[in-house]
This record gives sequence, structure tokens and C-alpha cells, in this order.
Amino acid sequence: MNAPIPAQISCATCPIRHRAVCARCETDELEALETIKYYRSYEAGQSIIWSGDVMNFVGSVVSGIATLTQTMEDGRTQMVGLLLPSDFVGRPGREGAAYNVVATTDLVMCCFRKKPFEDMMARTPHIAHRLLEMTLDELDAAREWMLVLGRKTAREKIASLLTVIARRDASLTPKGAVNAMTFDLPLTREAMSDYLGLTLETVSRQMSALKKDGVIVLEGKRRVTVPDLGRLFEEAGDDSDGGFLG
Amino acid sequence: MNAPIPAQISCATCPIRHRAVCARCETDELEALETIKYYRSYEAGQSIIWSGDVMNFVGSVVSGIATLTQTMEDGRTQMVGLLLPSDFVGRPGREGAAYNVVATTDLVMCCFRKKPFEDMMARTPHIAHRLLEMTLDELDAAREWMLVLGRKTAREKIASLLTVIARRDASLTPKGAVNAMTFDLPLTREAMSDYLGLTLETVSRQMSALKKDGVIVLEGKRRVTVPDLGRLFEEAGDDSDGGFLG
DNA sequence: ATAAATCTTTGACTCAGATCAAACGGGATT
DNA sequence: AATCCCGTTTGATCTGAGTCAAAGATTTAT
Repeated sequence: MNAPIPAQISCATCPIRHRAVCARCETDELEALETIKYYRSYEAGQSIIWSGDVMNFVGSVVSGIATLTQTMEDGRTQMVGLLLPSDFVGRPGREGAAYNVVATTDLVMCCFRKKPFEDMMARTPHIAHRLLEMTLDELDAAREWMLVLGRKTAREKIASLLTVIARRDASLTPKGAVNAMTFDLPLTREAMSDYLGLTLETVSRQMSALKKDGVIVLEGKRRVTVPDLGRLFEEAGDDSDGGFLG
Repeated sequence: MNAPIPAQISCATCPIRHRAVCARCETDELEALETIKYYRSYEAGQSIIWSGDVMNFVGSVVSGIATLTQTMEDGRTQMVGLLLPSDFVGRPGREGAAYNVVATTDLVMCCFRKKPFEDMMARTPHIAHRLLEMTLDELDAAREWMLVLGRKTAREKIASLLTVIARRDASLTPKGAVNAMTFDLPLTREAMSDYLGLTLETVSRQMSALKKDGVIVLEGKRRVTVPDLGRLFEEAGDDSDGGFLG
């Protein structure tokens, strides 16, 4: 079912080396991690973890995108996190998984069996410290999203999501104060609706409206060009550009 | 403006000793914390921190309740956290505050100037570890609330809020499998609406509806009795009692 | 006590987004 | 090239929650 395990990547040349949970590690600490890590690949659409399952590993997304979702018995689902390269999966010190984790693109994870990782964390403040920092960032992101879910209109919600994706892509191609940009949506309309607390019909309608109003330009369903990022941020209802420009 | 600073409480007899950021500390670590801590009191309604302010302290809520809120320029506001005794305020390693913090009842905080606390944290894994644990719990709570905000109906939202408060009160009076319980709402209708992403009129209407349907009994505006907690959990749309009973 | 200020409830009406339904488009399969 | 499949768009209608407005209930101030 899984794609073949890829050849071991060296931590030294790992693409997420400077952003993942290992970011603060010294060379010797990295070597110790290297002995307990292993890679795992998932195909687009494949489920990585089911809520309630016993989790016997934790790990970092190396490449690809995954979603964290919560579901009610009647099927209503809410995405509670978008996992991008360098993001951490799993919670040290907890048995069961609290959410469903699904790969939305082909995906590679750098995994650690939970127990050895927890032991290592207890011995390595650099790891614990980095994990705290990452968790605090995720908490901020979750709280920002609470404002989006609780108080924004459908149009603002869509613009907010596009803003999040544009910000991320801009941080990967750091070219300074860009004013326009193009990117691919990594999500289907349905996944977008699950993230935004909307129906997929409303997502589609608002995408069309933003297109009609010139806020975005669509090539096919997925490729989005934003001619004026400032305009998009306004549409999102954000009071600032969040340090995006300059 | 502030209430007088209360006499120093000893950490050894502190009511939040076993739950706050200091929960894992040994006696000597506690003594070190004791030298840098100080108490501050706030009156109900008083603002503790404004979003964007420079934070020169962090701390724990000792008694009382505070809210964390985010606001848009046009005034729309969303509560992103409810701070109860033992909850931590402030983020080590960050300059400015990201949210407004307001005392909704008279409140006492155990404060630490930020720099000394950060230094202490770097030397004391017990503190860093406990803070990580608390932050992970808050992240779970924030994500649970994302489901509430994004996918639940007004009635389910109200029931979810009552559930959260009932759970907290039950954990303070651990009497085993209770089936009914009574508590005081620590929030105005408006604060409830800010938490739930509703208007205060809708909150009021749904409270009336839950009362009419016998899910809750109201004495005055604030005192709530839940005759059947299982029924309340059902109304909240939760698929389990969350380990509340038994 | 009376008045003022809040907070809360209730009613009438509106509207943004949901629901139900049908058609469209592009890639894969045969 | 025709068919199927899946994601997407668009239309028509419905409805849950918002908005606007007024009155009731509590608490605080005079």
C-alpha cells in the first residue's frame, strides 16, 4: 500500500533541517537522532493516522502536505491544521491520536518511534525547546483561525485562506517586496470548505466572485494568480500585512 | 487603579502549586522562583494586556477568570481562550502581546518579569517541560474549539460552552460519577457570544430554548443547574463524555 | 426609595450561507 | 472517439442566525 521507503537522507542535507523539531540540534545530537529516525512515504489521499489510534511514532513532514481533521459522528468535519514541510506530527507523552491525519499530496515523513524520541527529548533540551517554540506558533495559528471561523464572512474566509497559502509560498521564495504572485492551491474545494467551515458550493461561489472582482485570476481550477496582494489582505479583513511585505 | 498587592503567598501553600507552570518544580527550584515572583491584582472588567503592547512579564492566574480576545478593526471580536486558575499568560521569547487579556472577575496573577523567567526556564527543564505540556493542552483546546466554531449549530455551541464549564467545575469538586450539577456562569451573554461566534441575542434565545426543553434550569441569569449531564453532552454533539463520568 | 446604568429577554424582519439539484469540464479508461 | 469519473460551477430555494427595536430585570448610584 505504501510507496517504497526512500533511501535515507542525511540530516546534514535535509531540506527541513533548519525548521523542524531538530532545528536547534548540534552535530552530535543530530547524529543521535539519525540513529533512531526512519522515513515513510504516503500517497495522495492516504490516511496517515486515525483519531483514537494508538500512536507509536512521531515525526516531521519532509515534503508534501497533510491535513489534521476532526469529525463528528454525523460526518461534519473541520480541518484543525494544515501540515507543511517541517511541521511536527504527534504528541510526546500521549497514547492516542486526537485527530485524523491525511496526506493530501504524496508525502514523506521523517519518523521516530515514540519511546526513543521521548527519551531523547528528556536528554536534549534543544529538542524540547524547539518543540515548545513550534507548539506556541501552532497555538497562535489555531487562535488566528478561531477568529476566521467565528467572525469572518465567507468571502473573508476564502481571502484569509489564500493569504495563508500566499504567505507560505512567499517565505519559500524570498524575493523581497513582491506585489503579485502565483501559486497552486494544494486543496480541493471540499478540503477548503472543511478548513473554512463552509460548504463546497459556497467556496466555489466565493472563488468565482473574487475572480469576477479581479482579486484573483484563475488558470484551471488550481492555479491562482494574485495581481495585488495588498488587495487580497484587505479582502481578508486583516488589519495589517502581517510583516509580509518589506 | 489596581487593587492593593496582596501579601506574598508561599509557593508551598499556593492553590495552583500542582497545576501551574511550576507544577513539576523541586523544592529548590521553587525557592528560586519565589525570589523573582510578585503578585498583581486586577478588578473585574480591567484590561491586563493590550494586543501589540510590549510584554515585560509573564505569569499564572492564581484566582479569578480572564479572557483572551482578538479584535478586527471594525470591532468584531472573537475570544480565543478562557484563562482559569493555573493557566499561563504570556509567551517566553516574544516581545509583543498577540491578544487582549481582560479580567472578567476580580483576579490575582503570580507574575515574573520576562527576562529572569526566560533565564530560569533555560536552566530548569522542569519548567520548560511543564510549559510544553500546558501549551499542547491549550492547542488541543483551541482545536476542539475550531470544530465548535466551524461546524456546530448555535444550540450545540451553547451546550458545548456549558460542557466546558461543567467539566472544569467537576474537576475542582471531584465527587465521582455525578449526574447533575450546578454552577455559576462566569461570563456575560456578550462574552459568551464572543466565545461562540454568535450574537448575544442568539445566545439568549438558545439559553431560553435549552431551558424550555429542560436541558438546563436557570436561577437568575447566571446560576445554571444541569439535571442530566449526559443529555447536555448529547446536545453539544460530542461523541463521548470525554472521560467526564466514572 | 428613586433614578440611572447595565445586562438580558423577546419580537419582527432580513439576509448570508446552506441545501437540493442539475449541468459542466477535464483527465483517465476502454 | 465515446464513456465514465470526479471535482467543480451555477441556479433555485430554504433557513438559521443576524439585525433592528423595544421592553424587562438587576445592580449601582443618587
